[in-house]
Amino acid sequence: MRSGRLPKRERVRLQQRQEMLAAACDLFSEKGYHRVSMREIAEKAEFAVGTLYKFFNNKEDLYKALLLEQCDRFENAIIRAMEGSEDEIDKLRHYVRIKGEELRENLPSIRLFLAERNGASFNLEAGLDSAVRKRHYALLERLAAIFESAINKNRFKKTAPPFGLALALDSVIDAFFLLRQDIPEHHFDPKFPEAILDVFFNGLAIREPCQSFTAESEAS
Amino acid sequence: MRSGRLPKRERVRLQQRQEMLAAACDLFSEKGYHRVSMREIAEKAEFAVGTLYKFFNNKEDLYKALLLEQCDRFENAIIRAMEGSEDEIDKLRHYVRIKGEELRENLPSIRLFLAERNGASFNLEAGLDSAVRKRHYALLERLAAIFESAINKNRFKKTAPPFGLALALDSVIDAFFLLRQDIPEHHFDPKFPEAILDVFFNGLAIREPCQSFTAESEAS
Amino acid sequence: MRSGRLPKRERVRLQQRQEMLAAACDLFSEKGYHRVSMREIAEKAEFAVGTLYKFFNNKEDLYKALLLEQCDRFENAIIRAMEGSEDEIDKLRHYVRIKGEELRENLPSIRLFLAERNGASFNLEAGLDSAVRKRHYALLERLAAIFESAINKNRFKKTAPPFGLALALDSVIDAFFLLRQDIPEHHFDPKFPEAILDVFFNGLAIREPCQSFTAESEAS
Amino acid sequence: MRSGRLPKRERVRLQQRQEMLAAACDLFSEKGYHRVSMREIAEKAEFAVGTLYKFFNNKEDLYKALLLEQCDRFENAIIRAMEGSEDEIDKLRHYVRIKGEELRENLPSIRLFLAERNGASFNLEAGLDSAVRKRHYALLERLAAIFESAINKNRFKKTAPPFGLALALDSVIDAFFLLRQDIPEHHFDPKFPEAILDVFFNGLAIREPCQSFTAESEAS
DNA sequence: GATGAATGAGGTTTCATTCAT
DNA sequence: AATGAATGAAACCTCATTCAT
Repeated sequence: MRSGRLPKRERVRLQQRQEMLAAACDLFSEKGYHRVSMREIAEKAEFAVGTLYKFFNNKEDLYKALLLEQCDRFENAIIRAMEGSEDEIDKLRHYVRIKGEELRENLPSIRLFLAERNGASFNLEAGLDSAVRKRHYALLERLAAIFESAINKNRFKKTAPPFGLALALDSVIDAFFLLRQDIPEHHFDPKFPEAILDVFFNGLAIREPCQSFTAESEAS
Repeated sequence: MRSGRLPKRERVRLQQRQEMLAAACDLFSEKGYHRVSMREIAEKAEFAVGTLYKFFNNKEDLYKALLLEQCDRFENAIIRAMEGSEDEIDKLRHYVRIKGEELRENLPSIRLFLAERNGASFNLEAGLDSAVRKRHYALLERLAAIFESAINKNRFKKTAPPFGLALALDSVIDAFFLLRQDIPEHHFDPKFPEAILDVFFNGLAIREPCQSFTAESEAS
Repeated sequence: MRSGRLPKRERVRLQQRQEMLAAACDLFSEKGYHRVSMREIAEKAEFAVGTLYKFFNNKEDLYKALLLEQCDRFENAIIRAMEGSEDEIDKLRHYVRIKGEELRENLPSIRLFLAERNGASFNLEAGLDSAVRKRHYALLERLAAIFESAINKNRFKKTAPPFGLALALDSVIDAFFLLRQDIPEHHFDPKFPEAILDVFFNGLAIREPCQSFTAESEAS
Repeated sequence: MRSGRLPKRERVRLQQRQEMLAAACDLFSEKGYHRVSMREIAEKAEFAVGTLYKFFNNKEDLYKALLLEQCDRFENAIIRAMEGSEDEIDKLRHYVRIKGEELRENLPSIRLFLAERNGASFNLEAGLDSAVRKRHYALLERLAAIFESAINKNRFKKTAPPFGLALALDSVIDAFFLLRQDIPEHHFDPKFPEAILDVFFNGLAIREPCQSFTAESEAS
């Protein structure tokens, strides 16, 4: 089999599923769960309504599948980024950079699961939000572990609990990109997230403000 | 006129309006905009459906009015808190404390407009989100002005743009309270927001990590 | 209150309910439960679909209400007929006559609940059939009691169990009218049910075939 | 051609057809025409949906074929039973016995066409019910001919029209078995249909109640 | 002014049937 | 010949909104 290990039938089905999810993603991102009808999704994906229901049991299932997929893609990208180095400070810097890139490039769809995560969306009858939150929480613990490691190695002061530092760093980046489209141009500083990271590093640095961090991130 | 400056008719109407908004707030907070019907709101408020429509043109209007009112209350509380002192660092500390208190006490309803603000909720056909965001943006500028003032007075280093600092501080507090209900007990540090503020202060401090901040907030 | 003891509002509602049930009865009788849509019923009754749902929770509820009402009317007429006399043989004769009249006049709608009763209809998710059957069974027991009483008084021989006699008499009448529309004219004997009753009486009669019965029913 | 007179191809097709009908019969008996989907039938019969449509033009056709087949089997069994003797009274007794046996053993599927026959089921767009009724009518005429013959031979009195007697006898048996599952145990008399037959015979008997009938059927 | 019964557009979902493979 | 994925009409039901009382 030349193209992939799956039989052709399976590949076609996966492809179709992706087209459906893509159409749904566009529409949900634009108008929100409750303002999009299955008929709309079907039309945009160029399938019949019935075909949608062959792939997803109902509207909520479709939405859940979409969210989980976005969640996977997003978190995996970030986790890979953090694993690319052994140095804590590098890990954090990669985290910030990659998360920023992802948000820049996929803001509309990422907004969808940020909404679930913040418990601000009542799109789902129940349950998925908690799954998404658990995954968020797991990611924050990974991040916290990095802070903790840096503290244990005396690279950072033990000023605040590591989990709090992780939460702070993570939320700042989200907030920046969520707000960015409404920020007047002169406030949109492209190196913002990194600049905030420097504040963190400075606030946590054992001795001197680490000029190098700032320097490097300005150079990049 | 004995009681207040408004004629009795007006006072009664305002009172009724408040009852409607209160019922709506409870329901929307619990189930979300799209899962609440006008009939439900009318029943909970103990009015007829038609009466609701005497006060609000439609469901969306009612929701907007509710959001704006929550927004007012919330932001006014914070602004008052910041105006209570001339000292930048005190202002920031008050900001953090009051915002935390508000979130603690009114999380369900505040979630409603945080959702609008994050553009994550698509409850409204159009428009309100931008109004809410503008107000958020205005609040952030007030906060940024405080950072800027502190920088200009050489109390803070000019490590990051003031608006960025404002956004960071603001978003961390939101994130903490939104996540709090899902955080395992041992991660829930009641003085968290203040601890993060210290990291900020330390990161920004001109010379030495300002022990006093930490000390004071630990003492409190 | 001149017209009835109910307030006007209530009377109007009952009247509307009756119109809905009447429309539904016509349609269900003509096409069967699954071939009639709520929209059709609404149109025939000259109401909006939503209004139907104010009166009945769903299609099944509407159908159940209809069946139970038909069942009531039908059985009450029969029970009243039987109560009109103290003499067992008169009771049976009234039973046959009234049941025949009811069937002649309301065959289409009666067919509906005969179907439920025979367990031959799968219109209802569950349950009503058993309620209808219980009522049928109760009616048969009343009939059986009459046979038993006649047997005890030595008016009838104890040839067969009374309940069996009741079931036999009851089912013959149903069968005759259900089939009648398909029977060639020469087989349709207008005094059929009474003629069969005579066979019963003769079969059960203590001494002589009771000529009088036959005579009387032929005279009528 | 070794096995049977049909070419193998034909035999295979007939076999497949039977499997489809068997699956459909189980499902329709259990849930009713409108609650069974073609997909379900195909799955239970272990064929593809498309294959079903090679054998039957549509769902209704399939249902009709099923009904007619049940009808054939049922009526042929009864007709054969009646042909087993020259004596009218034996014929009637065989009729009652065989019909009872058939109903006992195949109640679920027989219910299906009893429903059509009573015009109580609206499963079919049109038409089949009349075919089934015609066949029922034909059977009743056979039965009536037996009564008539007995009357002509002066074995029975001419108390009621023969067709009426036939209808009565037939319907009583149906009613008994249809109701049987809901009858409390003490009312379920296993020799019921025969007991009723005795009432008939007694009612029709020229001279004396024919003790022998009762005796024989009790002995059996 | 307040009421709540009536409206009907529009949503989600099912399923008989077709047809390319 | 057999398959079963795709189709889309049509069903049930909800609910924002209106308006006669």
